[in-house]
Amino acid sequence: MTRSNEEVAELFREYADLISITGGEAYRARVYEKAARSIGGHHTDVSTLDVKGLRDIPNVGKSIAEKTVEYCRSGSVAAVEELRAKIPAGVRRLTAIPMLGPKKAFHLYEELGISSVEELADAIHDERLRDLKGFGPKTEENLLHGIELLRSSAERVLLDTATDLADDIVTELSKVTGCRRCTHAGSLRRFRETIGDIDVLAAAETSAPLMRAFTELPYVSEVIVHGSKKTSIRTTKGLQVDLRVVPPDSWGAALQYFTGSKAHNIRTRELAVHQKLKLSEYGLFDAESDEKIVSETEEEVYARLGLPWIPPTLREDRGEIEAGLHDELPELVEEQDIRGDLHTHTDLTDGLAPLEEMVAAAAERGYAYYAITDHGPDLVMQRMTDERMLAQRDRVRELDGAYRGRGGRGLRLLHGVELNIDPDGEVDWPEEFLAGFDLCVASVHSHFNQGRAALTRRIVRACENPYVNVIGHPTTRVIGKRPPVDADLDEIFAACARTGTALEINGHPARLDLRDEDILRARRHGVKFAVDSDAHSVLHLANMRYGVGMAQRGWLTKDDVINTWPRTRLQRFLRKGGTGRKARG
DNA sequence: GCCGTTTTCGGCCCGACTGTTTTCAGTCG
Repeated sequence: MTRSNEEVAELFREYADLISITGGEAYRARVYEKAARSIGGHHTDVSTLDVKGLRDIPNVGKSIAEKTVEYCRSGSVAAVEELRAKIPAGVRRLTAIPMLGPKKAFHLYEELGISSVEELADAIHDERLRDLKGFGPKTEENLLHGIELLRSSAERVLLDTATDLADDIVTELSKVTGCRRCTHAGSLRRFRETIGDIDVLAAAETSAPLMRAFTELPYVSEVIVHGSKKTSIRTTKGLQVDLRVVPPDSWGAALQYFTGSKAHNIRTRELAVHQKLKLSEYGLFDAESDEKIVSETEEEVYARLGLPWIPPTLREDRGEIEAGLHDELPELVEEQDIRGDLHTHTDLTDGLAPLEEMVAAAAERGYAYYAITDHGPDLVMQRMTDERMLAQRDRVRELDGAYRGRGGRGLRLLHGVELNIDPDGEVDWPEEFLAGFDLCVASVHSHFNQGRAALTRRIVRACENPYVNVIGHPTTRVIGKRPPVDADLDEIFAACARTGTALEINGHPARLDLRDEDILRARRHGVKFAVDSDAHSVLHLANMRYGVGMAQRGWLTKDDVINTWPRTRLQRFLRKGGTGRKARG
């Protein structure tokens, strides 16, 4: 599924790069970059909008609106084609090499006709860069190294991988004498679904011991830059980690700055400029006198700009600044609001731990309720039968009796199932049998390439089943491995809202499905969500935190998430407006 | 090229590090 918005955004990103490469005004390039972001994140399909409607999108004015219409109507934009004709695509590709930006790339093309990474490698080997102004021996070396990195294409890593590494680095640096504070920032703090590099921030009077400890970590393969305020390394697995050390009284401003996103920071700094202030990682200053106003906490910095503290998961310039200025930020769902997990497995199917261990771990997490949802018989390899499922139910009821005590404050168990949505939208069992479950998750596990119409119909049919309560990992994507299915998500979102079916936000770091942009769209349809771990082991129950991170990035509140609700309200929802199952006491 | 508590023109985020251009441009985040 490619929405026109994505295509148009990519087109304007390319146009911005081409403007930079050809030495066009820097401001024009930036404007197209900003417009690309706004359009990519806009909730309405731009191909359905006219110039007037397009101009309501932030950073889209007359010229960009007209280019968008031109693209949607004809498939191309004359101004972009003009620059494409001047600059081979390979020149833009050159800027993907670290340390090689638009200026140097254009210089290489103009002077030596280099228009691909391969040609650049050859030119360096042939020593043809030697008499080029601005290209010394060190630059040559860096370029060769950059080409190597590009070819080995260090990819973005999953959230759990990045979290584990960041936690380790923070732990090690916190031990260094003189380290006053240390934490990770950047996209990891914002819970972006994948992480390109890790940002670590530390506060200390003197930075040298921290920098030294950092470069001496056992998994450092390369020190990229090494200064007194900033040091960057690459790990043996190819992941870049940046360490910034600031004076302790700059902590708040520095944390705000290094958390990003870049777009959010530009907005906050613009707000500062409008108030005759200057915001940097060292604090908020009076623009005239350079006198420091605040810097110790993020709250102070935001407050002085006229904003409430903005949760890191919202800092993407997707409307959080405007919402903050009008005091309309959502009260985001938090991990401690989660009262239970509604999608988990045991070793009865493909989980690793027995029922008793999973339930004990759920109780340990302080949950008020917990659903066991092993696979139904359609996934043949799981060898599920009616008898085995009913035997599990008996055992769940026994355990429920054992855990429920303690004055009604104990853990309540729900016996559920993860059904398979077959190519026609049917599930594993007839309604009579489904009625016996407390809750049914239904998910697509195969036939991912049915075509848009068939896939949409298939999932909508599952929503219309009176016993299906949650659509599990709705787009079935696996990050870096399997793309999301091509379905009309807006139609599915509408069906969910209409039928009282929740959409899952699956917290497995390789899934994170739905993703943040889909959550934002679904929310506009009035859909409710279930944030689940989809745990196949005791350890995986902790993946709930990544699911909550995604929910926050989708601006969800407690009210949007059914597994933050008290059990009685949840059970009303599970009855699907009376068409589905009856409540069980 | 967009935007507006600087409002239809004039401004547009800020700083660190590197390499090479002996005073700064390019790149990155």
